[in-house]
Amino acid sequence: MANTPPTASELAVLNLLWDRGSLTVRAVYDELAKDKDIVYTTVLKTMQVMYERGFVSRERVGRGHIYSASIERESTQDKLLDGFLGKTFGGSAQRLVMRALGNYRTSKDELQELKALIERLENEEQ
Amino acid sequence: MANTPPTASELAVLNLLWDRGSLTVRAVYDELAKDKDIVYTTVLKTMQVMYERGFVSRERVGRGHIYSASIERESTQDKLLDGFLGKTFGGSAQRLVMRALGNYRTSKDELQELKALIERLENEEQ
DNA sequence: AGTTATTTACGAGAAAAATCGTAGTTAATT
DNA sequence: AATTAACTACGATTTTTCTCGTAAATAACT
Repeated sequence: MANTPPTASELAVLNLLWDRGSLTVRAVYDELAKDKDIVYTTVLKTMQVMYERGFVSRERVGRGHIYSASIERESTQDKLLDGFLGKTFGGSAQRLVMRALGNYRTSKDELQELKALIERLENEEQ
Repeated sequence: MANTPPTASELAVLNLLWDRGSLTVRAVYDELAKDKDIVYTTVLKTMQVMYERGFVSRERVGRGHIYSASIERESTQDKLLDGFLGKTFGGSAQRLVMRALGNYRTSKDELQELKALIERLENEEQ
């Protein structure tokens, strides 16, 4: 099984499905068209390929389909993160994290949450 | 200027140049060939394209060249991180960081460093 | 000097991803 | 029932990235 992760455009579709549950091609198209010049059948084709790849399931409704994500958001993100980490940061999660925190504004609450996670990690570690 | 960031194979070359300073195509090839079945001219071509793209500079030495990275590691990583963050984590650095910390073993020292950074961020923030 | 090695330049092909157009089907509308 | 509109299927093209082979140049070796 090659089982390569979703591509960038597939991921854009998945993000919508993960956020909103189930959507028609039309709904996905409408959303994507806000940001980008795109043609309806391009989105349709992408989603058809995703269906073949097992990334989404679909259910016939009227003349069309309603699509849902059939892979988990978290495990998908993990897979992509792992690839990115390897290629870009030599696999060092710590370096990635330091950089991300340094470059992006993080709210007090988020920082609190992070500290809590770090505490937890410090303890659970043997 | 499109100025797209380096591709995956280009990044593999850049990582070597950033780590070791300046290298010949041969040296880069030898290194990459350890992990992957690849042909010498493939690496050469990649580095020639990188030269045209302005990612590396080179200096004639004897019959060949010595290549050096001409873009910064940090700013390149930042650019890639930003793209990845947008595509995969909807731009939320905090979610990415939480995930990275949760999934990869991080040493006591690294956790300490992270805590220090968080403290700093908490203070500098207005 | 002549042969062998190594390197470059560069075109071309293969592979992967993204995009679009056309034809046909199904439902809705008049 | 006929026309219109929305949707699907699917091939084909384009774009991007990666890969490789060939020819020529340059240096090293005998």
